[in-house]
Amino acid sequence: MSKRKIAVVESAPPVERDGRPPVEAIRAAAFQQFAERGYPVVTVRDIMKACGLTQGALYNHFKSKDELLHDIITSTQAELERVTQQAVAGAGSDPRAKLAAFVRAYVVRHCRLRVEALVANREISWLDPDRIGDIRRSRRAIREIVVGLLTEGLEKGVFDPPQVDGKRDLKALAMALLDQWTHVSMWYAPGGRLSEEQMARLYAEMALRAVGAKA
Amino acid sequence: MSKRKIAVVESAPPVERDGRPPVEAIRAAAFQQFAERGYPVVTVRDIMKACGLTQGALYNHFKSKDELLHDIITSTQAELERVTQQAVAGAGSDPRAKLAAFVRAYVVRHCRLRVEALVANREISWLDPDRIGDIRRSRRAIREIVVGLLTEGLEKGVFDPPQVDGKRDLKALAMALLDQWTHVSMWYAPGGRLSEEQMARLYAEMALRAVGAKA
DNA sequence: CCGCAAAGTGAACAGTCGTTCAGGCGGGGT
DNA sequence: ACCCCGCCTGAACGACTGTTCACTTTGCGG
Repeated sequence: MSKRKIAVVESAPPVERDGRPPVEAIRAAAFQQFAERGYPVVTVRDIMKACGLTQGALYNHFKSKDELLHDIITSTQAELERVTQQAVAGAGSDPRAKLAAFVRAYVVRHCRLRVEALVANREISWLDPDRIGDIRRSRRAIREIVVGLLTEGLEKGVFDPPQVDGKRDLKALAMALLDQWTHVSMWYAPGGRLSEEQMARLYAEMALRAVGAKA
Repeated sequence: MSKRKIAVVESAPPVERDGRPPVEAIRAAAFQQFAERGYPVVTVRDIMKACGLTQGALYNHFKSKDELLHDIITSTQAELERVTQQAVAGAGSDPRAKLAAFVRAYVVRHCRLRVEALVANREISWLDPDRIGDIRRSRRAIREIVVGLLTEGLEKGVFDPPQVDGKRDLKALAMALLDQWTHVSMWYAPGGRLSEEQMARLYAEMALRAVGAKA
């Protein structure tokens, strides 16, 4: 207790950082770093330095770097699944309205939470295999929503999806559309020519045209 | 020279491996490894072991791991640029035919050369900044082809692209379409329900619908 | 048959990585 | 007043990285 005078706040308060608990600060820093530079090249030291801590402190909150990634991806993915389900559920019974609502929710979210979307979509492969399962399941579930909407619209006669050689492949169609909606997070920049809502409407319009929605 | 008797063909012939020069073998192995596991986690030792050599031998053919990546990406990207330009040039003067030809060439290539496309699209960011320039330029050039086709079709009155709030954003439209066409390489599997040519036609049809091509 | 250049080997180098751990710190309960 | 416990520090560990290098092996032209 000799040199206590120097730098009163030398070491940080244990409960909060930047006004929030350290776990949240770590999560936020990790999101940013992973999105900017990619999981394998971001070191534990980088993440912790970005929130004013040192390497070792990570392991008071997460078992490993791998668990940290899994944690932030699953939470993002789970909420995406929830948001899209909710959008569809609240859009009435017309498949056209339901598809449009889905696209809007999906695209707005991928514009607004670019960082989170980017990490969730790009960094899965670094997780060790047993942890990938539930994320893949959630992705499949979201894709099944789209396939379901296409099927329903086709049966009700309000969609006329493209055919190749007389056959329709709604799964391929859904994959193509989802690729489009997902990767908006790779290049959309707020403050550009289109706002989030305008992007969402553009993509919804493209989707309705692609599936041959009748006026 | 005491134990020469063991393993006559211990070390391989210097000029060829698998019937082709070692540089090509290294390129092929690197493509495969980078596509499967990603540049930063693939070690030089991994690549060389995959073509039956040891670490040090890489540096007889490439200055660094970074140069190897740059080499295989630029060659892929340059040929993609060439192929798409050629497809458009050989499709007459109707913007609809030109767009369809572009999509077919682009999608077929991304189905057939999935490994190459995957590496070229996903691993750029690991290159050091001065090497990224020309690849970005090539991507921009390809995007400009699409924007050019959309503009031409709009002026000639054969396209009716979606509007948001009375404005059209052809660049965003082109980005959205390119995202769709590019990422087919992430999930297409040969032997599935659709062949490469069928995929190409499906995507071309979707694109024509999305841009509002008139019959 | 020799020698030479091209090509491959594998040990070695200097860093860096994720993770562990002994110790320091401060605030809350008794 | 005390001690405890959650949080943090920073040195240390062993494994692994890209790259270098002295040395060997190879096939070919003379």
